Amino acid sequence: MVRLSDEKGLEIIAITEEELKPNEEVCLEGRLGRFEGKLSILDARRVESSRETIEELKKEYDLDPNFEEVSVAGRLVSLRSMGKALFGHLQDATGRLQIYLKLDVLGEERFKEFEEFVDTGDLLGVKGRLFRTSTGELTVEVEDFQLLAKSLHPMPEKWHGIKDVEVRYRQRYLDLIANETARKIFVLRSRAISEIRRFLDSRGFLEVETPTLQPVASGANAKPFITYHNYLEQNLYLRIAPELYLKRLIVGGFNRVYELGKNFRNEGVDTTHNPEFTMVEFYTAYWDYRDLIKFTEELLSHVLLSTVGSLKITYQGRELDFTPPYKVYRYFDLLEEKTGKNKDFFLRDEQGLRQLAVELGIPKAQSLTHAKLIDKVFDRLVEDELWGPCFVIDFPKLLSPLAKTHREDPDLVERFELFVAGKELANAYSELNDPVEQRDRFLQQLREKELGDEEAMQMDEDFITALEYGMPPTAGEGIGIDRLVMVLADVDSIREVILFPALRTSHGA
RNA sequence: GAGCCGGUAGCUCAGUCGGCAGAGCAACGGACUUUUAAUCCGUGGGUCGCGGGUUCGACUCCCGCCCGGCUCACCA
Repeated sequence: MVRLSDEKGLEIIAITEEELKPNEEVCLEGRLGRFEGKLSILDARRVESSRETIEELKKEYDLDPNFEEVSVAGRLVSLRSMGKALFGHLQDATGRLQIYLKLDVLGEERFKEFEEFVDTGDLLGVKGRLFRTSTGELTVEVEDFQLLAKSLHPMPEKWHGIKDVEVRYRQRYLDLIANETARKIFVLRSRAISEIRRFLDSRGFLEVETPTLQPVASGANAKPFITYHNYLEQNLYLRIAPELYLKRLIVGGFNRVYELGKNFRNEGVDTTHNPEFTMVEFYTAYWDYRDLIKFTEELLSHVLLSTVGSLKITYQGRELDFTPPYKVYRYFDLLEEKTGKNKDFFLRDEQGLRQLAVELGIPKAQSLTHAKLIDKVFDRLVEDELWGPCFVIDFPKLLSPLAKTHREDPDLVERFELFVAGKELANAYSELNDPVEQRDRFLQQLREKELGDEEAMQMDEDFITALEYGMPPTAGEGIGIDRLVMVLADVDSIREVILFPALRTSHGA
């Protein structure tokens, strides 16, 4: 252990390689320095960006030897020793800045301290004047430095970064240090979320928080996680959707509400599913689903323009054009186009439909409920081809227990789903606000559950009671944030847009 | 849960027919005061995912297990 201290009495303790033997206890506390100065590389770069143009700046630097004094801290990600001078790069999430250490600027003692105690991977603070190297790179000529934290592990390879997805997900910090694309994706995600909030806020929506632990897991078709509350002595469920609570708030007079947060579904994990995922759900009194189509186009336009800066993007090599209006297809028109069979076939000829499902090779077609059969056939024949963006509207009532009956057709509900790149990105409807009909729909769901549909929706009596007090005509929508970010970031796995995706705990190996 | 593919140095990857475990980067020592994937000289570094089996001999072949990826099933 080596101890250094500067004139202010701040203390740095560096540990040499030999001391980092496995199983040896290493005290980190004493090695944390306090660094006075601007802590973001952006702060240093601001010196440059305050000029009008780069050309202007270059000219100024060429003419004026009095460069600006800056203080910067960051992770030392590269180091090139020239004997009596050293070059390196400091990095943080915002970028990189070159540093230059000269023996005759730092003095022999400090220069040797740097050579001896500072390694790539360490967190370092430096002070000095900005200048341009002969190749034109903006660089800090270091007059003083401070070791702020030691990395006890070597950094990933500088050229290839970290490719092993298992390491990238389990130790995301390494991914963020080594891979700029990963940093960009999560900055993009953050911006997209904040722009969604900004848009909804600007339209008069109230952001609310409703229970994540719910006595009844309803509002969607999914298997919940179950937990037990010791004091209440009862099971609670992690929410599969906030929907029924948000509608209670509409009953309460909050006419525009939204909630942005996690839902939890106890189901498979794959490239488009994570057991906890982020949704934004919003509800507006006195709107119907047609209002939401226009609103969705406006919302997405805002998000696209304020994040990626264009309504036209490339996703997995194909163009996606979000310029409104999006195409609108009726649910049964799409099915009829594929099968030649009309709505009555799907809704009234269960045997014929089952036969069709068997012919299509849909698993367990013999035992699926009528509602599931329709859903599966649609998924198989239509969904993957909906590159979009496009709206599919007017779903069968059987599949939509919380949506209002269609004003022109009692077999249907006023509902749409937004499809992008073959994936469902949003789901919306005119909300069912008739408590009597809502009770019937829940009872229908319970019958579906008895017929073997594990994901049929649970009855929520308290919600029906709320409806009995009167909920204004309302439209509501949910948008899957993770999938939206996948599209914006042009990645094909949901794990690329979730900082810490669900992985099995590693043990044994 | 099923099928296919993968796991070798800190990182990225080779490893032929079963015959001494390899490279680049990183690390360590040395040279070098404008380098930037610095360069040059030198050195060290391995539970070949884990456990069995076959064999004179296994990173390599066989069996089981762990972890991951893709496809499928379930789902948004």
